Amino acid sequence: MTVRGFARVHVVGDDEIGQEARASADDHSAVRLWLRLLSCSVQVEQHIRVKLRERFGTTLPRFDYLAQLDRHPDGLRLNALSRYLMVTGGNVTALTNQLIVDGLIERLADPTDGRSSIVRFTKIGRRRFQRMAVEHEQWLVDLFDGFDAPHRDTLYALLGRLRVHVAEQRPVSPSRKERQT
Amino acid sequence: MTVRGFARVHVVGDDEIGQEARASADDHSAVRLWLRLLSCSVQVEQHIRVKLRERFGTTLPRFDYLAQLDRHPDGLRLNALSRYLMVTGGNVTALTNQLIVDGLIERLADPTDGRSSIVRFTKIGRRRFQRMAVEHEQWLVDLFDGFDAPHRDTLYALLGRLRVHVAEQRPVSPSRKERQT
DNA sequence: ACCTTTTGCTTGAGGTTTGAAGTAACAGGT
DNA sequence: ACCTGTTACTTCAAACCTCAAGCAAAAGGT
Repeated sequence: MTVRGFARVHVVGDDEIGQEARASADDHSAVRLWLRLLSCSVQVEQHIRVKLRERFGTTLPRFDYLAQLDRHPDGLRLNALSRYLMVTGGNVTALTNQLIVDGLIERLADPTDGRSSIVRFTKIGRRRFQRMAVEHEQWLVDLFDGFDAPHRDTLYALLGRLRVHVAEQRPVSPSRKERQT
Repeated sequence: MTVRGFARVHVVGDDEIGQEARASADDHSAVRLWLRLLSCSVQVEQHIRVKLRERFGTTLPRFDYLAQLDRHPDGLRLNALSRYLMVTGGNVTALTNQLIVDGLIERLADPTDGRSSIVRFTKIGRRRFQRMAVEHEQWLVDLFDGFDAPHRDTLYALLGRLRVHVAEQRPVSPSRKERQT
């Protein structure tokens, strides 16, 4: 038995469903909303992470990286990947190097910009990813199956609004502050 | 200027609001829902992370850890923390050691169980956390401010349903598989 | 008492991620 | 051409996190 007790992430135990795992009654609504959002996100993430490891021996960040590449057959600049994946540039650099070692992607010089390089699938990479993507989608379909469709549509719409709203409320970062003066 | 271009996480650029950052039109609904959920979660996370660093020089995992302790004044076992924080035990061990070094928490032997230790605030830790918590809540209030209340309530309710639904759909882990035979 | 299984925790290797500092190329304006 | 500022990327340290393997205490069964 390879997995037991403490080693495994305890998502939500059978005896705990129905009670909030991270919030108690005296929190205020903004905090509670955030904790619930996080809880959902982490649970789905862990669900998918386990499946990716068990089925394909890969990780979520790598899958996400490849998913972006799949949407852009002509390749992407690292900068664009950084935006899409919502991670820092250093992280993209690291992931890129590893995926190249794995033989799934390749780098090309960007003819229009000496600083940039463009990254795209190798033939093997694309084939391998597409096999994963089919199953990946099915996992999500299964995961949300039974969460009824009208609810799902409403949730989708509301998350869309929230996404935009939060994006507009970005923290005043140093660079932004300086530009405003 | 300490923060520039590639070093900063590009959450969603001004020119991109309104288009889906991670999904394109041909994805199916389950995948799109997941990506939107993730996008919201990551954005809020980064917002809070930046604030915690700028204002208090601390990190989100540490804050979350302390927040759990704050809800349980009698202290918590590491096991319980692992469940609440939705992270592995090894991670809790590491965070615990660091927070002890920082002087914010302390360990006690659990008199009822020789394997366990109980962790709780030091006086300094509690004071320090509570100062942070007040601001932290305000950040979230500000972040969600203008996202109108009925929407927020609906979203909160739907996320609650989703949380329960997903928790019930846990992946069949090895240990579970074996128990079922 | 003995054995087996489970539980609570630690450790260590390896992957992920950030934030900060640095290099080089581009894009103005002068 | 030069200067200034910005952008694209890399590097590195430090933090985070998972997974697997272990150890010791607890719980149950015989």
